[in-house]
Amino acid sequence: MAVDTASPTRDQILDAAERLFGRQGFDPTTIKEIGAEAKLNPALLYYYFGSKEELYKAVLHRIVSGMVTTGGQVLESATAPADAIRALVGAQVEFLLAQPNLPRLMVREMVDHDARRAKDVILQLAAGLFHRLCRVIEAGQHEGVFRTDVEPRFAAVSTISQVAYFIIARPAVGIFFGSGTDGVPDTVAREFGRHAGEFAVRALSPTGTSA
Amino acid sequence: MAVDTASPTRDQILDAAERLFGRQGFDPTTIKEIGAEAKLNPALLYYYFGSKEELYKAVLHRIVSGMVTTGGQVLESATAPADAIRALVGAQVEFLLAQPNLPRLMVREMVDHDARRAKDVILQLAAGLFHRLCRVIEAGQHEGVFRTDVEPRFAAVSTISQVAYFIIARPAVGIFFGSGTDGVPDTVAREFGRHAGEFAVRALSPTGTSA
DNA sequence: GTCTATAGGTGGATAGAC
DNA sequence: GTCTATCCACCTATAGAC
Repeated sequence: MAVDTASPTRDQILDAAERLFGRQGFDPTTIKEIGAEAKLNPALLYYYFGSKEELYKAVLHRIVSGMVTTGGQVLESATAPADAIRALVGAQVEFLLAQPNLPRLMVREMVDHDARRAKDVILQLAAGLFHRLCRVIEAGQHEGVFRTDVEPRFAAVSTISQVAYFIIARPAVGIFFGSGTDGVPDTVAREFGRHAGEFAVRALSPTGTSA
Repeated sequence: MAVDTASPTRDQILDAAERLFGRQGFDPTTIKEIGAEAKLNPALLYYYFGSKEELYKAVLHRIVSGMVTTGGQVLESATAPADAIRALVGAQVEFLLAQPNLPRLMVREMVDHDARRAKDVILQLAAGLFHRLCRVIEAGQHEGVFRTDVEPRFAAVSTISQVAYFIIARPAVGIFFGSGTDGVPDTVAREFGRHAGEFAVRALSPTGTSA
């Protein structure tokens, strides 16, 4: 009923759907709208994806996979634990700025726990990014460069939370920084990314040590 | 067209709507559903609120006001800046655990920037909580108990982000902590709250000083 | 593979009796 | 203030021609 093989038309639909789902969410986005955005006949959607729901899942899957693999690579390529943390947080900013739809899609998926459409996507994130970061923090603790009285998993959440929240709460942050409801410019987001990396590293560094 | 005066019936509708909007979001929640949840005739909703949209705004307004005033009180009652931060983060956890609908409602409001229904609610949050916390951090910097090479507004976001994200991303965090998609138990959330307060204070403390 | 036409269902909102 | 009945718009999905 649905067509899995790659095709230009299929990608066109996927791209249009990602934009609209990202901007508006699942319900307010209509099949007709997606067709118009993709400059294709709306009925094609059913030929390729079977249903609106399946299309949505396909969008989520494509976008989250990218984030998890990118994050993993960044963490593994750094040498010192502190550098790995700085690099991950920096990459987080770049990735979320480049993919403005991802945070909205992900957050909706987490928040709407009743109407959750893709549990495995959340699983991927949890298993992929959190666990990898956690291992980096534990490594730092064993090497003696991070303090040992911090729960590594808690520290991992604290680390990731900063940029994630900054992007999610962009309208509130924008007002707070005097840029209006549209959020701060990208340069400020990048600056915040550098701050967030340092913030986490300092919180993890043993008292009496500079990072 | 809409009735502003308080009445038991009005509150019944508001309570039912808060539960359903919080759980499911705006679109998936139907007027008939709210009527059933409130054990009232769905048409009454129009008598009291005029439209589904107005009802939603009333729900948002009621719930956010509580958070901002509570947070403000906590910040002002503490003496030392470090204690104020710990207290605020602790209060954040308690408030969000007690009001499980609030984070979902707030986050949706921030994320759906097209269909945003209550800009003033976001403004309240930004002006009310962020600014107050920011002033506390600046005070600590002037007193010499916090390092001065940190942008106070960035630090404020980093501080608030931890618990906020922990609660928002509860399903992912739950899997990460081995509790399943339903999220971690409240005791773990409180533990995280204590961690988050310390994490922020440590990141802000000058190198070579214990918190 | 693509398009037209339309079925089938549901949701927000109102009119008007009580 | 509360309830019944109903209208109208719109959306997903399918059947079937090309």
